[in-house]
Amino acid sequence: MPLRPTDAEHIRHLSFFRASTDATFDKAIAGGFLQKFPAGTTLLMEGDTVDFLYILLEGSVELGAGWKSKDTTLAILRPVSTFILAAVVLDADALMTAVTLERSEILMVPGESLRRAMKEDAEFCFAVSEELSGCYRGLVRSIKNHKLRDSTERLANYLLTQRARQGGKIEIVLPHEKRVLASLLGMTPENLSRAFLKLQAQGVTVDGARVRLEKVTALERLARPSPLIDNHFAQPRNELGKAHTERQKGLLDGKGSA
Amino acid sequence: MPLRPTDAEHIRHLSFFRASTDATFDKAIAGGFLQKFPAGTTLLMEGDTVDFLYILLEGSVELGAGWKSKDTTLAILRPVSTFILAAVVLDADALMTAVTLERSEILMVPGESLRRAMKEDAEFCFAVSEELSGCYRGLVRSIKNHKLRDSTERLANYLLTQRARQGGKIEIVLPHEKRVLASLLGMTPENLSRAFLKLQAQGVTVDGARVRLEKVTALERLARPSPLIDNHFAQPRNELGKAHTERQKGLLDGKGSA
DNA sequence: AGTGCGGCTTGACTTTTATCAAGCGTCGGC
DNA sequence: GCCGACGCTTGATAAAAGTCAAGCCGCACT
Repeated sequence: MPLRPTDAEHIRHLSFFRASTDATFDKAIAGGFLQKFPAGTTLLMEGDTVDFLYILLEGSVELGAGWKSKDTTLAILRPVSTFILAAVVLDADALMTAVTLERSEILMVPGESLRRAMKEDAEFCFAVSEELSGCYRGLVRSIKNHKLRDSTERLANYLLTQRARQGGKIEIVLPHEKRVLASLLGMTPENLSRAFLKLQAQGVTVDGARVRLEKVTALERLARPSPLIDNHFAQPRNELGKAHTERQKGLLDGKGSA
Repeated sequence: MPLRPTDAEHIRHLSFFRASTDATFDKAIAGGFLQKFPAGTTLLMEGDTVDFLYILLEGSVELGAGWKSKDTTLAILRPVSTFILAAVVLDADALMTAVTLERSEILMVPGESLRRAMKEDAEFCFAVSEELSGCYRGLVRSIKNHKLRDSTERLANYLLTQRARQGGKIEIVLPHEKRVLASLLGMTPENLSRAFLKLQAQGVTVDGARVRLEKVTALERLARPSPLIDNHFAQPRNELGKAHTERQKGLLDGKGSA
């Protein structure tokens, strides 16, 4: 369905649109539309031509990739997040598959509209560049996480990140199925179970999706979270699940507000 | 030293400057200078404040990162490559350490000049966005390479990529020390040696830095190179259309940025 | 209530990767 | 020339991660 004025007004202040003028905004979303998808819908397969920029407004989306009968999860997005922005800017094929994990509401903006708006409005184009840069840095963090830490350390840091995101309480709730989490962390579901067992020594107890962190300092001693890898302070706002406003100057400690 | 007019004229047509007008170019490189560094110079450490965009004109640079006494190589750059572009756009701290591997010539452009030029010239800003997008996609490829393939498969694909880059001859020359290559491929030097042994069955023989690929089809059967992960066709600029085809970034040697 | 499916866990086992410890060869300095 | 450093290789061993198989539990559906 085409975009209703009330939806447009809502979107007007999200993501990089905040930096745009009204005229540029209209140009950028020209031809865009809102769509709802049920859980499990494949929005885009890797290798597909990319015609739209996607902006997740409700629900959640998994970005993944496969090779030789293996599959892995690269990121899990929550609102408000853009995705496949880089492919849109380059008018190139998708490198990732996008699948809804829940019923989701997604704004689809024609790539051509976005590119035209970028080329005509430097302010807006710069805002998109900032978004791209944030996504890029999210990926750098992800690679460091995978190349420098083993699976138990990745889990420990994931738990601490969730703790920070969920308000620092003693108990957190895993936002996804464990099999999805395992894939995101680059391990098998079996090994995720075993990694949770190992973290019992650091005061981690699991009950379904509820995880209690009884000895945070012990967990931190093992996890050694780093502002150069983890991003506890990010809004869940952009492509690869990491920071949008990269505000880490002077942040050395794992505690902070949302 | 300040930039001489002859240097500026040379740089004028490199990277995203190609898309700029003369006025924007002057603005973008205002305050920039050329500098030569010996091998092994640390240009920037992770966590440092980033004041300049770096553009590698000669030599080679390793981008790496460390955690808990471990270190890894994220990319190896060859001319002409920009690096730490994302940090410059966001005016944020570096997430990677940059070290020269050989004597190198590097153009250093004040971040503030670049950002100002981007904000004033949409065409130029879009070209920078394309560069950022290419870097982003290089990292996506890199993560897929690491999460989906084991170390022998990564080596096999690295060899095939080098073969394509070096003209498809039966013999290739490894462009870096094996210990650097091992770090780039996410393995220890010991395991790199053993991985080469395993590939003898696929016709791979090693003599120092010279590697012969006698049975390419057998090697390809094992490596299963994919255009969604590997980027064999990167370097030569496309003559027809899309001058901004993404070039090899981030992943195995090539262009990159932070 | 019963049934079946899917997600999760656990155990035994295999494969992959890292670690530790030699040993070899090359290169540059003395 | 000799020495020592360093990069690379090889072997033995240990740790990490994946695979296969079985079983449990909760949940939806009949």
